[in-house]
Amino acid sequence: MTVASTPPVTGPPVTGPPVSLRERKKLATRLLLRRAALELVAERGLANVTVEDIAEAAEVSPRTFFNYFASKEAVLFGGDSDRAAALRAAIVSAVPGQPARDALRLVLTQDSEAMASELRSLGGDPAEWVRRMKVARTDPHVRAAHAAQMSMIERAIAEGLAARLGADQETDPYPGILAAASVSMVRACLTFWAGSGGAIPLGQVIDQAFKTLADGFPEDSDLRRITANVTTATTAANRKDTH
Amino acid sequence: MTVASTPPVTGPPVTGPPVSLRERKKLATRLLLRRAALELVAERGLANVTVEDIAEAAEVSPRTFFNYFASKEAVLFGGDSDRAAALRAAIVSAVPGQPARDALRLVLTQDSEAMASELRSLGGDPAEWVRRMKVARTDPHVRAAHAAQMSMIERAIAEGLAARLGADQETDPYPGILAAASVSMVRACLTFWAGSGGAIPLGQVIDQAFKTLADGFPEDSDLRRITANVTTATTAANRKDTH
DNA sequence: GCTCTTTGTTGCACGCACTGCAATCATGCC
DNA sequence: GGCATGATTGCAGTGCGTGCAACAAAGAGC
Repeated sequence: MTVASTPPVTGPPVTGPPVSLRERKKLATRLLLRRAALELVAERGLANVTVEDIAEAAEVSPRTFFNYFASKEAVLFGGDSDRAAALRAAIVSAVPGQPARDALRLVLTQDSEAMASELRSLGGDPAEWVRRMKVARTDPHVRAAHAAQMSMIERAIAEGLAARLGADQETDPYPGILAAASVSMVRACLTFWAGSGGAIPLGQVIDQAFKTLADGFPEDSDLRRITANVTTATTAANRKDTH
Repeated sequence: MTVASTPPVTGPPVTGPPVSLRERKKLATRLLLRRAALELVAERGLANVTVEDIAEAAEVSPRTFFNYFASKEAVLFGGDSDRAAALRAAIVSAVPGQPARDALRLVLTQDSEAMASELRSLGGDPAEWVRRMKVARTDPHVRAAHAAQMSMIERAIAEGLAARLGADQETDPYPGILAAASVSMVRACLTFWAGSGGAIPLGQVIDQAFKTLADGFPEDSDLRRITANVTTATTAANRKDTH
């Protein structure tokens, strides 16, 4: 018998799209719900979109919506339940020996790329999606929901930092404060990135933001020229491609 | 006739507590609702407290609750509707000539003291309130609600920073990112402060946090020894009794 | 092809948050 | 006391979110 013919004993292969019809259908409806939600919220604002609207647009029952997302807001953001735990672990073990602040920079920059590619996986015109993101970001309701969502991530990151530093969060405010500042910065970068129409790669914005953080937020930070640099230096950046 | 006998034409005097019975009653129920809410949430967690519970504890109808607070969460935090606008204005005009980052430090440190004294105005044993705050902060639901609340403040601060710097938020991410990091730090400081039992003055924690920010978050920041400094210096602080 | 099990979908009923409206009640002013 | 103002309340209604049980579709075994 060939190796290829032996079926895996531990379920479907770890990589690649799920082959089962069941799984594919689930992914499809998940995607449909997301697209419908972003579309509608960009049109009317979160307050004027009901779960029933979203479900109807995706051609499922309202009850099914809640089988996929825990809340009306959750459909707008990456609802990965274990992303927090993954980030926590990554922070503990990333680039040992380096300062926690720099490890955080690396981990969050990489994570942001995963986020962006996940957004791309929604399919359709990327520019169109960024436009919708931009509209959605101006909605205060959406902003608040996003901040609330990120507070979960923040907690996990604070734990990761404390573990890495061997610190006790009860007596050492450093992990909690650094986590709060960092996560919030990432959120602000997302907003800016969406507002810029996705012109600058998200990872680049976040990396620059962390550099500015490490420099103590000087007013003449390179971060402030990031738009100008991109518009004038896009081709140059493509040529040298520092990473 | 004396000057004192002439009634003001523009309503009650700007300073001092409202004298009208109506106003006093309103303030009283507002306080009652707050106390009841904090008490109950500290006991059972936000998810296990209904608006009806809070209203009943404060001896008003549930409907009246919403005449005072816009949401179940709003009762837990300082619901100042115009605090955002005040902060925005303060940031624009504070310590002209200084870097925006330092102006922010000053404004937010001062604002935190106002917050703390407002908390003190709830009456009763301060230590008891801090204990309740601490319990409340461990509730993820409460944390999320607070983050959402702060996102409004964040927006106002970003606007203030942009105005001060003459920057355009569409092309310059600096104001938005600095605002996000700063507001989130303040939130984390509040959490830490509550968790510490109010041992360290809130303003001091926030000021140290901003110093750490300006230094680029070094791992050997003084911020990390803030608890040790206080525990050894508590008696000294009590002796001089700065207030 | 056919059952049988597993898993996803849906409808139903319920609790709770929140809002607009109109009636009622207390306060302030004369 | 009598009137104007404004706060309190009940009521009806919308929408979010959840547990439960019936139903339908997919996979496994034959």
